[in-house]
Amino acid sequence: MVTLEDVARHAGVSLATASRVLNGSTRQVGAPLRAKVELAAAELGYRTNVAAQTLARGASNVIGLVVHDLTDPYFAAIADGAMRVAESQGLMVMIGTTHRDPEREIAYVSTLNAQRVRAVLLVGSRVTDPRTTQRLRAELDRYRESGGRVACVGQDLLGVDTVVPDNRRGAAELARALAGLGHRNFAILAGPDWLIAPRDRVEGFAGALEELGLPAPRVLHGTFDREGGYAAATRTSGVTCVFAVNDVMAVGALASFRDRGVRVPEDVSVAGFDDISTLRDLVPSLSTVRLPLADMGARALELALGPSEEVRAEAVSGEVILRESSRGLG
Amino acid sequence: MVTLEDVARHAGVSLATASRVLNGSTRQVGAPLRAKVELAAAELGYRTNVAAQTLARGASNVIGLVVHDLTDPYFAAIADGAMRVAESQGLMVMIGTTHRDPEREIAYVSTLNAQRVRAVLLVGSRVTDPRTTQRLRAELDRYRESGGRVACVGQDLLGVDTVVPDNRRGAAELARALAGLGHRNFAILAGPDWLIAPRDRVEGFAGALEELGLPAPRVLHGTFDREGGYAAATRTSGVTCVFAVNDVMAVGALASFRDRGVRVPEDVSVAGFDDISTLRDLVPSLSTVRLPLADMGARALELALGPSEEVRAEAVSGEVILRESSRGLG
DNA sequence: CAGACTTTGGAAAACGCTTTCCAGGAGGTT
DNA sequence: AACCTCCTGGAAAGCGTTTTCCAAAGTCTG
Repeated sequence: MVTLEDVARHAGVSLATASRVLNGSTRQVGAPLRAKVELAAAELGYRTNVAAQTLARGASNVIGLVVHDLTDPYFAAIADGAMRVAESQGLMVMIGTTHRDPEREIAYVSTLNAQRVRAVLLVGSRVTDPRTTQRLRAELDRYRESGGRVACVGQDLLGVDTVVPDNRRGAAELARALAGLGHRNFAILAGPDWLIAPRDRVEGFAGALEELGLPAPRVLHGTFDREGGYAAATRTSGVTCVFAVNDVMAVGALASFRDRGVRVPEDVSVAGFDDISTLRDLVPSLSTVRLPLADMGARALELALGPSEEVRAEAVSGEVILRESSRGLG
Repeated sequence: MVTLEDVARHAGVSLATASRVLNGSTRQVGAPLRAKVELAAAELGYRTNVAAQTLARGASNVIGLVVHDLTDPYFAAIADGAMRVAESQGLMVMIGTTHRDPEREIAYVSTLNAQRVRAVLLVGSRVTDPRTTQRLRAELDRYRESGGRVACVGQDLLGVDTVVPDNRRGAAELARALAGLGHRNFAILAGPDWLIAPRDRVEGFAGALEELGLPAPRVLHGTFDREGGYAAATRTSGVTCVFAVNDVMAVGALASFRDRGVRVPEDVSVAGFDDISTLRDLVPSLSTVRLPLADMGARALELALGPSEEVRAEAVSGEVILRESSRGLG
């Protein structure tokens, strides 16, 4: 293993000079020595030892990204946005997937703290249990006390910079749009009730219906994935419009209806949330609420990396998009 | 920032003892001292400095994963498989996305080398240009000389352990299955010709047709994504069956046909490759060749982490799955 | 109960880099 | 010509761990 000292010796200069040449320093090094060092490094095949560098500098060039599930296109899109920012700043990304287990999220923060990453990004809905949130917060505080920066994509519950999708309002606007089509009897394919994002979407949707003086929707809980949507959709008889709290569940619902010979949108309208791009070619195409996922990820990292004078929460609103899966009545 | 020395002092023991208690050592520490150290660490909120640990140990607990594009479900699935293995071994994952730029792939290997990651996984098709491959190989060799382990999911061209999807055979079997349905006139929606995977799929498919004594397929090149499939599909008139070299392109083709009023499968049959799970609910459902993506990622990491006596190439075969998007003629 | 091991704890030398001082020389100013 | 400054290069002190020796104290065995 070639060390900086080897390079220095090979070039006939001091360790300090070699360091200054090879790893960006504010100090100038004369052209002749600089050339010698570069040549020596190339000849020996020198590669910086980042661990040593991190130790000496007291700061790393890595950021941590914690997501629920990388195979869920929602998270993949957000992660992609964040990674583009990271890359543009020359930062590497360390990633952890929790598979929706809050304990793992806490554990990852601890691990990333040990790694002394520059910043950590927590992507995904917070949970309703205040004790879990409290413990996560404590872990984050500890990390921040030692200089770590944190941002979150989700709900503003951690006392850190947060990009907050306006789930309530997006769902409410979707409800109004669907009601505008003439629908009166709704079912909501809700996610688990211990996750805040699906809960907010349910409340936003139901709240808007109430404001409009419409009957309360039937709320059917299920897992936050395709299977959950599939299962919940079997219990929607008598309803003209089904709102799945995310696109992936909506896909499950569509499959369920298809399997049972229920036509969409003739027999029932369906809408989702998120506007996952991989799903844009579904037939019938899915009405949904579009969230600028990649931007959200990018923005969150910018917040984490930016100045830290005050904690910011930036709301991002969704845009209702009606497509073929929903249609007017009569 | 609390250091191990702080903990040792607080507990009234030596640095060595504190280290042995807190970071798995082979050495035993007596129960009373062990308890004191653990208490002190908890009280002070000690968190290991992994950079220092890596430096002292000369080995890190991180692996590097290089993929083309995380938002492509193909790579997300493979990455997920690899990450599960990593997690089960207590390893963190550092991830880099190349967006199909071979230069970036080389650059990432260099960076991951600097990070002294335990192993790097290169996921994705190799390129046809031998010079690029040669340079990547050189970079990998340098990394391996300093103890790094490498595995690849793709083609066995790098002199490292490789999980090789049998693209040729999978495509050939698909061709035979489709021909068995009575099709005679085929078009292939091919990817860019500088990527080996799509090229192999084209050759496998075309080769099988030739063996069967059927007319040569029309080969239409396009980008390796949905848009490429969409565009290429506009030039398939006169053909009864279209093979897109991956599912994502097939989705584009489906959309293209739909937009032009061409019915699938009545007017034309369509098949893809990979069997992306997010796409299983497409209508019409897509005939394809299933690859065990998560397993491939997991297996590759196991190879990289396992003993290194000899370089292994493990072929994984695809399974032809005919669904609604393809049907027999007449 | 002596000698031979086996445990257990601590001192101190790495690990590979950054960065603070220092020193010497070049260039400017009175 | 004497005095300052500015620049460049090097010596050496960290950064926070791990781990190799040593030494002291048990624990066995015959």
